[in-house]
Amino acid sequence: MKQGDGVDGTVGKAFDVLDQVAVAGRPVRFAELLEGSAYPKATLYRLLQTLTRQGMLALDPDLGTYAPGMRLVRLAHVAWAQSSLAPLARPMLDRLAVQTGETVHLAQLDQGQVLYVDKRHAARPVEMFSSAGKVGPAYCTGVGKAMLAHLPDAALEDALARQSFHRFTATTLDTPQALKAELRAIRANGHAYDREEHEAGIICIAAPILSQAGRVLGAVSVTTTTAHSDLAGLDRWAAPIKQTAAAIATAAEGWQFPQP
Amino acid sequence: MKQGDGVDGTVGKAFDVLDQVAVAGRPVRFAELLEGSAYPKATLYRLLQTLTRQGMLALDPDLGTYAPGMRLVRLAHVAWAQSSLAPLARPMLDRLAVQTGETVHLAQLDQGQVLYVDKRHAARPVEMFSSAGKVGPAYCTGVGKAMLAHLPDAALEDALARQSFHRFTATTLDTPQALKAELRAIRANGHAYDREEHEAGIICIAAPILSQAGRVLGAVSVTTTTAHSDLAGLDRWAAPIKQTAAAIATAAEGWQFPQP
DNA sequence: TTTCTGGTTTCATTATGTGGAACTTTGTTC
DNA sequence: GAACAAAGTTCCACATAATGAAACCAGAAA
Repeated sequence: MKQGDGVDGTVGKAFDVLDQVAVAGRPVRFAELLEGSAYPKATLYRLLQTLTRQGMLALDPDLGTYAPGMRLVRLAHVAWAQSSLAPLARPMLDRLAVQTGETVHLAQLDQGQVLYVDKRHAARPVEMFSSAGKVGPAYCTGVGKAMLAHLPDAALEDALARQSFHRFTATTLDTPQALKAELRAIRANGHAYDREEHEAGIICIAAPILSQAGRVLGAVSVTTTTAHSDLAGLDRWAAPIKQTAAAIATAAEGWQFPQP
Repeated sequence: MKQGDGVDGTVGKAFDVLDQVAVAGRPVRFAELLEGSAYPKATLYRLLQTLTRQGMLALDPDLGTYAPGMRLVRLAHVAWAQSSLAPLARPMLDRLAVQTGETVHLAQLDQGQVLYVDKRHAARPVEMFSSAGKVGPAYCTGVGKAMLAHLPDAALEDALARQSFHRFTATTLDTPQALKAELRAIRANGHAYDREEHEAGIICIAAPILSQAGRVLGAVSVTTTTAHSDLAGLDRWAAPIKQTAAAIATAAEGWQFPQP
């Protein structure tokens, strides 16, 4: 297992198990979880029972499989609505989506990964994986690289340490060295490209959302397919996307959660 | 407190606290939580610390306020994607939204409340967590009543016991008796109305999604404003909405999660 | 300074969770 | 349909991890 092993007592273990179920990507049986688990049979059993009773897991009574439960959806709604980026970025994303006519993403950096927190669909629906709550690699996506490029050194090293580089396509930058060179370039001209680095046929341009003080708050991207455009074509969105990012940054900056 | 008091040990307590933060509806300070909490100072403190370290809560370092954390959004994404209703209902909702040109909702019954799991709006195509994950009362919404109407007796009584009836508007049915009479009518003609019972100016028509065996899987609704239409006007969607519900039921019925 | 209020740490006590092993149920094989 | 295997559930002596009263600390207000 990668993290959190044994720390934070019983509660930590419970979340470990929850993650394990989520990470499976499909409903899983007890036995299957057991052989991926750090915990002994009885312990795992009791944890699953508790999580299920609490609504954090859903147990399919027929198949005996566990999946993340709907209570998480309730809680996530509140998390999203109270976060300091996604809710107030909505109008700006709307505008950018209309302006570009392409798919637009808003993402944050979370645990060294890209966490997509909002998206707008193009009129012309692009077939790809994405929506709020989805996570992706940081080192080979436009939003990911845009954010990494503006991280302080220590934070960058920490983020890099969490990556396990995988060569998704021929253009994937799969070494820290190659990535760091790219990050310098991104930092220099203020926006990042995804040159089919994560998925063949999918390209994008992305800009970081930076606070006044230079802290990375998130990133915005405009995505398209190679069938429909190319990198040079995406360049015409460089200015609008930066403007959008700036507008979101401004809105996020002095923002306070509205009182009732 | 309403539920889960003291059960399920430490993990249960942790989730209690998580709920308490979520239910506040805004970022809250330690002291504020303390005086709504069943737990003593030190215990609550440690629980908050653990939840924060785990990413389930986010602590604003400046204000010292807690809010639900982004890890929940990740998990909820998986929960949603693996649920047996929302993901496969998407194309049907799309169609209904286009057909009606109105706002369309998909909901489930969860803990006696209405849990919205998807939504379409004619103008604004896809907005994920802004509406998915939202909860509402069952006794005064179209989807809620549609589902309650088709619950087995025991389940209905259980659901009713969880309601605390509040008179939102002049038309709200705020007694079990009035509600039960309405449920009989709904059962008879297969669809439910919301006659501005939850919010003034908002009306809707809803149909339950029933499995072959008659089990309540969820509900679909078409919503509009009194400024724009009236109940009679909504009636023209009765047939399409029932057809949609049936289509979703069929899709959900023999559905298995796709293997990798 | 003193007095608050809000937040953090300590530590002896005990409740809580642990996990090996035994047991039961379910489903497969001959 | 008996015999076997695999998956799932319960037990219980034991150890760890959670408890919470009280003490402590920091900053704001008087």
